[in-house]
Amino acid sequence: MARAPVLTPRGEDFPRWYQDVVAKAELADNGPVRGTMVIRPYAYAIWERMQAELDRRIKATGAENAYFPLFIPESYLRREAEHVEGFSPELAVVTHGGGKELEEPVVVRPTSETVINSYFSKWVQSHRDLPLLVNQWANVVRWELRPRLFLRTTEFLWQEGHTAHATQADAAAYAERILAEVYEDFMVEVLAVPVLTGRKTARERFAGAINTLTCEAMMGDGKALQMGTSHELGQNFARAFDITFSDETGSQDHVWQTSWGVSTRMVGGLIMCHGDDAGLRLPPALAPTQVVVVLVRADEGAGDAAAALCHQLVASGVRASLDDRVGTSFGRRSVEWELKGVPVRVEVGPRELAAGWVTLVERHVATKRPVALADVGGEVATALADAQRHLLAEATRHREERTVEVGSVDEAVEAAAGGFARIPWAVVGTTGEGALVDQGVSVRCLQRADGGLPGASEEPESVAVVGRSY
RNA sequence: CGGGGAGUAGCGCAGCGGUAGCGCACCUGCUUUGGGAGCAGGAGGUCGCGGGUUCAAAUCCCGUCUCCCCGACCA
Repeated sequence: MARAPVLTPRGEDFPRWYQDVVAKAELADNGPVRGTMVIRPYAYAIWERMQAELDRRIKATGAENAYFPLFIPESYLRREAEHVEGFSPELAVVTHGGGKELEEPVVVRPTSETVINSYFSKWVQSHRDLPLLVNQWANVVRWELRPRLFLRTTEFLWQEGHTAHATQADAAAYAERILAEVYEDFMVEVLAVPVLTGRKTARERFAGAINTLTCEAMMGDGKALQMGTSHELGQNFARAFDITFSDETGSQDHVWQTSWGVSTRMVGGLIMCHGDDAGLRLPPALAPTQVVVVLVRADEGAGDAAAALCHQLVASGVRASLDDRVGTSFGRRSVEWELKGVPVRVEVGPRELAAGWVTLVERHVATKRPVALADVGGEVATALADAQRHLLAEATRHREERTVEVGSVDEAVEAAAGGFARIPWAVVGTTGEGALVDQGVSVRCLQRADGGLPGASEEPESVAVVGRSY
């Protein structure tokens, strides 16, 4: 029986569709203060999976986790000129505490370079203390004028890494390593989101950095989303916070630094990259629940069979759960699991069980087929692997179809209406970049012609990837 | 901050001087259960807030607050 669609069709109104998915899949609610967000259990489970996968990769690069305070003296922000200029419009400032006006206001961290580096200056004395590699999982606050759940909220959760190195080359190599081995690897292999890696132009660079590297993804509507950034800070903060060390010869030098982060914005990116008219589609490598065993009706021992099947899947290492809410209609439950993007459903009912089989439903291609009970384990593993590959391939094809090579700024603006434009940076330049921005389009990153990272910022022979962005 | 809308039940909306309504969701019961179940019964609202006009205001007037959408910054 035909019903009204569960969601606003994606092609009809993309932003509305996004809001519908967030609400119907029970991902998040708006908080009571404008721009804040309540992350509901299902989305938080997704975030925890992201954290687990990223944390492992971060630690593999040698960084250790630590925690620094939420409150930062306002004076710290002012020590680095570009940094304070970049962040002051979006700071939340606390002027009162304990019922009294504070002598010096404190800011709620918008990022932690300043506090962390004030401690680095105490901790670093010798080249033997380097490299110093620290990461923290935290919330940060940037007062936003136009919030959107997950994509741009006043408070968000993220991971921020901060490192100090003896040489510029070492810092640069580490920033690139984080980009490639942590961020790009995670996004491609786990999120199944293809990303372009490149350098930001001076205009798009992080406030206080000498270089910003980025992972840029294309969403379902052709717009770009910055999924993560890794910065080379040079010696800017080292000078501002007096972080010096004695090298092998005994002479003093300032350290060379990096910082890098990814946030809950990735949840929004995941929705907009893989979602369809039935809701979210989660890649199995990420999904908190990879398989849900749906009991159709409890008659004739089907309940026991479904529970046993679920246990068997869990025992084989699959993140499986059982849906035995037979008091709720089968159709409603099907819709719910589709909204939530669970990659595979196994439907178990007395009718088919009598014949020794169950029904396997694959979310990524919306197909269902009978599978013999004895083959479920193998078929599920195959389906999960297929889903992971399929989502990445589909997103990659989508991006390629919507990327065009152009030769002028005007053509780039036109092409950016539907996706990405690639254009020689030499044709754009800083004046062309300004013209793009005036028309709502920006240079997402600079790449070498083969897609590799340019050796330096704004290398004249590099290619600019241009698009509209979130 | 500029332009445009909207505040009425948990959500989405109608009502626009005369008893507070509809759909979905919710609760109870029965029948159901293979793609958002059906029937019956039920609960839920100082109509954003403050003032004014009127015999009478959700409705008209003034003020105020909030939210949403579109433009300048950002993970």
